[in-house]
Amino acid sequence: MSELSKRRLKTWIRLLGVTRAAEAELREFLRLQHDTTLPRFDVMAALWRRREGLTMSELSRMLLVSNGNATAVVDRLEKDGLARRRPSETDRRTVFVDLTEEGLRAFEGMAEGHEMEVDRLLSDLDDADLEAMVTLLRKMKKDRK
Amino acid sequence: MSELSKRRLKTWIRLLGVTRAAEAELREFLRLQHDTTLPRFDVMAALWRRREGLTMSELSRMLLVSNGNATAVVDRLEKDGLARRRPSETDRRTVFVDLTEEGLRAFEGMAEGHEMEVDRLLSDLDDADLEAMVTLLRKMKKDRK
DNA sequence: GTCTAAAACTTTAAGCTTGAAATGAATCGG
DNA sequence: CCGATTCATTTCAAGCTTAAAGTTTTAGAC
Repeated sequence: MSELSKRRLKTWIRLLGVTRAAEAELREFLRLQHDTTLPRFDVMAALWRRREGLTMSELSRMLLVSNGNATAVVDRLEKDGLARRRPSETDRRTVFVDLTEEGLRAFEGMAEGHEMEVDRLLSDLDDADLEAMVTLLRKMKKDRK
Repeated sequence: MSELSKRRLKTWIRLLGVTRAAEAELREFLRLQHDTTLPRFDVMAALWRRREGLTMSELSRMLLVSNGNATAVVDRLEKDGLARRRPSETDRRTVFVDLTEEGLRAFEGMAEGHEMEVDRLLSDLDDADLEAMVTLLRKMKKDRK
């Protein structure tokens, strides 16, 4: 194993640690301030961004979760009256999901606090740092398959 | 909401996306090549690094998971004969966990492949990139509480 | 010494997550 | 049209994860 490879491994472990710690803080914020969870927030954020509705497949692809997982989270949001399923008129396989009025209001009530939390978590990164970070992430993302 | 705050949010979302995608590839590697999971690998790696054994509390702190979670994963590893619990002689509350012979061999059989996978995932980052990344992560990590 | 608080774990209930299998629907080649 | 394949989704079993509550043990205050 090369020296470089070992350095990549250490960097990866550190990256994972920092993101997990940050996620834990966000999760705690959502639980204490809004009595909800990160997966629910993520789904609601996706539905908020695409107000016209998303298919289940689009949703799971956007969030990088399995299709069965998306089904489960949407089930619970629907049970709580925050999301809604609507069958497609043209393709009877597909289902559109969107937020209900209540879901929209609930998300709007959380979004600003969430952004403030993230702002706090990254508060030591200035514009130049953010640009550097994005550049590095873009390099990592490049398709390798 | 300031412009900078919005940029931090976008950067965070991207960071999360990239690490989740990388984690998914590692998970797939572990499943296909070694019929195991990321949490199990993480626990085994921690036990490998600290060969003399770890308490359950140390383990959950190292991995940033709840204590109940550590209990569950160690239960399964123990059932499979890969890890072992040993009560402390001086403090009857604490339990030491370590890898069995079989666990050591199993981990050694996976470690190189895992490092190669990570090397591949970060293959577009050279030494300078890695240093830049670590610097940024250190900034993020700084205590904010 | 005794009482109280803290610590180390485990247990529990609920929710999250995955991969695989199942269902039902659309598409495509012939 | 028909049969095979692909596609969108759900269901399922197993494992992961958390927060909270519970158990047992240790340590500290007095």
